[in-house]
Order: sequence, then structure tokens, then C-alpha cells
Amino acid sequence: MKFQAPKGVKEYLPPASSLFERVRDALIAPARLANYQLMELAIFEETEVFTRGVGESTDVVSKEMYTFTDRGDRSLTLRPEGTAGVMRAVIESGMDRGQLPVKIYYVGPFFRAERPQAGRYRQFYQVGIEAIGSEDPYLDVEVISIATQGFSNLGLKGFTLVINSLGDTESRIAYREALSKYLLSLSLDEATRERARINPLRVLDDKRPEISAALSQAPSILDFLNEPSRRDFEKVQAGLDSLDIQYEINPRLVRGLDYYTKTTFEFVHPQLGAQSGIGGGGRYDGLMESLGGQPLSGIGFGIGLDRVILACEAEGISGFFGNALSCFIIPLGSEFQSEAMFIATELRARGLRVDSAFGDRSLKAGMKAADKSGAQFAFVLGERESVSRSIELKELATGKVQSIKLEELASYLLTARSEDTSGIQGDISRENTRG
RNA sequence: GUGGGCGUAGCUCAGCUGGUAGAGCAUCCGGUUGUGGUCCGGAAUGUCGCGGGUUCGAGCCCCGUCGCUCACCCCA
Repeated sequence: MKFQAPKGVKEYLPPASSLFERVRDALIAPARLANYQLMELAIFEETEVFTRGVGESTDVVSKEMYTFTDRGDRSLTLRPEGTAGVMRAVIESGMDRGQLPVKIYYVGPFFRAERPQAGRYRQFYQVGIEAIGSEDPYLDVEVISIATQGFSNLGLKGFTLVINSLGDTESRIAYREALSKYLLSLSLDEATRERARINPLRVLDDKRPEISAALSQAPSILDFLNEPSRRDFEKVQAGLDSLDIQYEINPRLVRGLDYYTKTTFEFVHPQLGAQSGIGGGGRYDGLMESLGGQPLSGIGFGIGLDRVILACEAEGISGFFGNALSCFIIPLGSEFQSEAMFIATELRARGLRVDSAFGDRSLKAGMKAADKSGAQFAFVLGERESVSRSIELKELATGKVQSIKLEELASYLLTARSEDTSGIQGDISRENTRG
């Protein structure tokens, strides 16, 4: 029996995992700089958090949830998205009664029971932020700009930002009615008609050519925005303009979750194949209330790490460069292994990344291992070095050798180590890329 | 749930009209004294996804099955 990861689960193993770390950290950093704080949340929730939060009529809830019953006969569900859980935690902890807006970020795995394909997995990773408790359209601008800052930390260029407004509840209801009427006047297949009745906005997302052709005559949401909604949308655009963030307006951008109102947005990357959305989000007005909290508006985004990683690969962006091993120690025979370990431990305590050869193999094998490790330096530890307290430190890239006293080794390695080139703007880069 | 493509060594793949398996890379050892990369020599590794069928004979043909992958619906 040969075991393998469950279907549709994408795992990140070395060396590819270094890009995963880099992407994750690059996307988190701007949220932290904007005073968003981490929530490390439950990975499974009471099922009702999602059925009420995300909406019964969505595909996510109706056919994609991993739901199970625990031993206490409770229905639990592996989280399919992040926003509902954040709202639940905000309400549960009473943060919605404190200083507003509440600004939260989160990272981690999410689960949907779909057929996997490129960029769509059953276990996938998202970085998300939520800002709850303010209707100020400049908060929308901040949220969007945090996402773009994350992408620019990575050096990503080939994406575009698409925005739309679904209007407030009043505008949305009016539009919904008009759209539903229009859609039902067309000859559509039964499943699509059903959707047109339950949630007509989502039909706008359909990419099948016959459907999208029929949609060309559909009424536009932008014509149904009432005065306050229209003004807010203009403010969002003006804010993006002032930050020099490029975008295009697509009145058909609705997104698949029921809770969205007003601003919606999505980042798409054309080089990814069918699943081209690398992130998206929007404002939600009724969500907090529907989960039993204060009637507060919020806005947030979710960015798909897996898809951003694909985008990086498409643009030739790779993992950390600054994490190279500083030094590789080759004990000459097993009698010097404990001393090698002692030196390695001292160097690591100074923040240096150090490895050594194991298994009592030949010197040649040790040097080969040093070479493959990518270490900046290597040295042999044997009788001579142990007695003289001095080593021949070899710089592997150049082959240059020089004598160094063991007591001076750490400070020598510290000054010689290569610069961090991860390019992340933000305090997190220090913690995760050094050494 | 529906459709297409693909399953041969750890990885990437070759294998002609059926004659019982190969390359490159990676791994390990060696090229005589305590220094890697290039080079040279050597070694190990496969129930050819699995089950059945056709055939004197199947990696190759047929059927089934499992898995991977891409796409649809939908979404990150």
C-alpha cells in the first residue's frame, strides 16, 4: 500500500515551499503595517456559521462543504472561506462593541469539496483581511491598496484589478428584480433558470459563451445605484486614482458569495489558465447581523496563496534568496562529531544558519554534501583543528581558503553573510528571512 | 456531477508494424596522503498503476478499474 495525499490537496515541499513562505509573508506584511491584527481561528466551525454567513444558495454551501458530525452529534464544517469565521469570533469576543473599525488579518488553509484543477484545490491557502464597523469608502480603498502592496512586494506585475459596485441593499434589490425579470425572459437551461430565480446576480458570473452572449443585453447594476451608493463608489474610484492604483470597472463582477454589497473587486492574472482570479473581496452590510452581531458593515479580501504562487511562477519570481546556509561543518571521523555539534550550536545561537555532515562518511562525501547544501562556507574539523583551535574556512563559491581562529568564526561569518534580497516591505521580513 | 489527456527506475521521459525494458538527471562508491563543483570508472533501483481478456508471446491491442491532470459548473 502506497499512501498519497488526499485528492486535490496541494502540498508545498522543499524547495518549492520557500516560495510559499515568501508569498505568505509578502502578503501579510502590508496588512500589519496598516495596523491589522492576526486572528488564528478555528479551522472547523458549526456548520450554521457558514450556511447563515455565506448563504444557502451559494455553490460553496450547497455542494462544496466538508461537513461531518462529531461524537457529540454536532454538525461541523471545515471552513470553506474566512470571512464568516472572523465575524463569528468578533461577535463572540465582543470586539464589535469596542473601538471601530476592527481590523483583522488571517492566514491558513481552507477546504472545498470540488473537482480539483489548476489553481483550484480541495485544501487551499488564503491570506485575508477584514475591516469591520465603518462604512467609510476610504476603508475600501485601504483594503484594496493593501492587496496591491502585497503583490508589489513580490514584484508581481501581470495582474489587473477589476472593481464594481453592487449598491446598498435598496439598490441591490431593485437591480435584482430587474435582472431576474430579464433572465427569465430568455430561454435558459433549467439549472440556470433556477439560479436566476434564487440569486440572479450570480448568473452574471457564468462564463459559458451562450450565456454570456445572452447577457450582453442585460441591465447594468450601475444604472440602478441610488444616490448614496453612487457617491460611495465614486469616492472609492477617486481614492484609488489618488494612490495611482490602476483598475477597470466591470458591472458584471458580482462574486459568488451572497453577503456582498456595494464595492466588490477582484484581481485577475491572465497567465493562470481557467482559475485566473488571484484574489478578491468586497463590502458586506448584513453579514454581522445575520450571525447575531451588531449591524455593522465591513469590507475585506481573500487572496489565494496557491494562485499567487502560480502567478509568481508564470512571472519568473522564485523563493527566498537570503536564506542561504552560512556554514557547513565536516567532522573528520566520528570522534569529532560532538565537537562539531558544539560549534554548530554556538554559531546558531548567534543567529547563523549552520549544518554539518552526518554518518561518518568520507571527506570527499562531506565536501560534496557541503557543496549541495548551498552553504556560503565550509570547513573540516579534525585532529589539527581541534588542537590548534583554528580552522581552514573555505568559501565554496570561489574556493578561497583562509585560516580563522574558532573564537573569531562567528563574527567573521556574520559580517560575510549575504544580504537579504526577499524584497518584502514590512517588519515581518526581518523575522522570517534572516539567518 | 460531466467531458478530454495521461499513468514505464527517486525525477523527466524514450520504447519502431506486439518478441519478456532503456536514456538523461538524481543517489552511492572509487579515481592512493585531510577539501566540493567539471571530468572519468563503477554500483544500486522497476511485479511497465491494478485486474481480466486476445495471442505461441503484451509496456505496446481490447475491456474494466483506480489514480493523476486539464476543462465545464463555481470559486481563492
